[in-house]
Amino acid sequence: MRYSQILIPTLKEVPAEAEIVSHQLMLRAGFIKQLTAGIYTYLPYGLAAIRRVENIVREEMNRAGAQELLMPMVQPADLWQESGRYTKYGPELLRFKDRHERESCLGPTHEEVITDIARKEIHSYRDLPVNLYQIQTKFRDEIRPRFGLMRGREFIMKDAYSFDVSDEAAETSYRKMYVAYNRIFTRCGLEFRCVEADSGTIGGSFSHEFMVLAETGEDTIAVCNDCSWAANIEKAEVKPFETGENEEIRDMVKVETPGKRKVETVCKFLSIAPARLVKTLVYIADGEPVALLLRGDREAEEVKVKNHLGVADLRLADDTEIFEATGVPSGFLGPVGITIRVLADREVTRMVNFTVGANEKNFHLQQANFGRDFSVEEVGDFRRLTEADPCPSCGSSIRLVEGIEVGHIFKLGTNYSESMRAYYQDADGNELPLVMGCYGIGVSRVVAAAIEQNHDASGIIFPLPLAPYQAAVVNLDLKDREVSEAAEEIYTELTEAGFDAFIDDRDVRPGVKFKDADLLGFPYRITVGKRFKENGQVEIRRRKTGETEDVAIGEVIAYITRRLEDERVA
RNA sequence: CGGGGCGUAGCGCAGUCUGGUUAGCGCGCCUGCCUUGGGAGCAGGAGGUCGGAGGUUCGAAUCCUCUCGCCCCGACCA
Repeated sequence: MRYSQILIPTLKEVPAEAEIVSHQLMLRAGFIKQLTAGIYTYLPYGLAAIRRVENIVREEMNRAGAQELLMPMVQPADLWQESGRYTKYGPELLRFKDRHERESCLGPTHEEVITDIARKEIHSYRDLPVNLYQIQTKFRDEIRPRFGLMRGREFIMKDAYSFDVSDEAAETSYRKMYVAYNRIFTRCGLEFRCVEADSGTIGGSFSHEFMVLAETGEDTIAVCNDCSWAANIEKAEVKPFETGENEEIRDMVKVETPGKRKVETVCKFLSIAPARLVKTLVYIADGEPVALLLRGDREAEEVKVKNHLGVADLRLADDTEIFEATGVPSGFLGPVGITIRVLADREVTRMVNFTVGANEKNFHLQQANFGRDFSVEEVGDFRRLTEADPCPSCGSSIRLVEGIEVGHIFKLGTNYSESMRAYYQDADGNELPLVMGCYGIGVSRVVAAAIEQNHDASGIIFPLPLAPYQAAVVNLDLKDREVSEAAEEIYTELTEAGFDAFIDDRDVRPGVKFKDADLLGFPYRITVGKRFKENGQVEIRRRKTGETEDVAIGEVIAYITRRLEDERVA
């Protein structure tokens, strides 16, 4: 590709709207142009990077035995009504009517459409297993799009759907995708972790997320320092540990705590550690109030609570709602004599002589004890894991890191096949629901994540597999015939040797070319200038390290070939 | 949707509080000269209904009302 022929509108200055590095660099390097909130045009260079990811994804999906197809973006509402998601999905699903007043929507995902295909075309166990995938633009009317391609409303996604005869067979399909995903992200040259994940609204029994490690990640993941365990913090189990508390149980006493409502102020007032207090949080779960007992210094993990309750919506109650539900002003709630449904984090059940709200304004209870003073039916793991907690798998220490979710695989089971009646016949003639799995990769997000993870002050440092062009020839003097011919020759030879080569043939000053080359992140830069006239050598510079080497013009192809091979192995 | 911020040339901004000449600056863009191994210099030039509508005023980018859009913090997700 010639710079003179491709539209890459680079920017010297950082556009004001961009907050995170990948967004800034994508704008500066002319990858994308925003049309409206969360919706972007992919300009030629940005699209080229996206194609790189797509090709890797395609190759690995095909290798794993999946078949590519392409489903419609506009979908009839009936399908979504059948699966029950038309009402459940919420405002993220963009709905509209066509000219015939038919209810329609833009596909945020394609379980309904694929299940419709399956029920029409797959009838026998002989047809199974099947895994179908597509790479397509999705539309989700996000509450708040942000960070450029990281969370757009329109984005490119690879989604795959597997169909199997049984749970065990579905697990085999799942495992194949698990392997394929590991290969994909490894091939992309990304540092990532596969973690246990919450399956969220798509539903299903278990799932894994693939997280690119980057400080700007929107998710927190817990990683074991010794074993291979890793999980999304939302899902990460807090292992019950032996407290060894053998403190003598004492009588409960009621104490006055005028105006002391927050854990911190109550503890200070009573001179106790927050770990000796049990706080009572009130949530509104699908409209119903629920109390949660948690040690004073702990944080609730709402996803765990949500899953336990099996509700779609969970949020903290406000002061008014708390009073309406319990008759107690917030800050003085406690488990003793409470009237609403109560959940307790299992840590709480091991505590003795702790402090709780007295369910009476300006009073708390001290030396309260589980079993004697109150009891709770529902005990579970409801708190957020901390770095001080042990690995739930091996007991060793863990750490928390930020990650960008680039892939998510789910074992769906028969939710969709049953609600949409996608059945097959087994060898004995029984009608059985197809067992499904679904597997997503945020293709456009992968590019953003790659940049987030690979950049420096000068610009992007493309991992070799994702770079639109592996090497850029920089012609420093268009007017010098000797230099220009040499540059053109190298460019032609690289192209003929099968490389995706780039040549900066613009009539601009050297500094401009160097700055743009750095910004655009070509892995290798081959500079042809006056040094060539002096001694027939060109400079080859590696973007990642900045190391340079002078190479005779006849050696360039061999040199580049060797370097790219080395990197591929490394 | 709740909370905050911003809309002035392609990009980054000043001017708005305290109304008053032809609305500025840097970068980018066009022309010419010059220059050519890290975003050069000089000269000339194009480009604005100051987001939009209404109002107040002799006079509005500036004050008032309404409206549209974008960004940031929270609930959602590849």
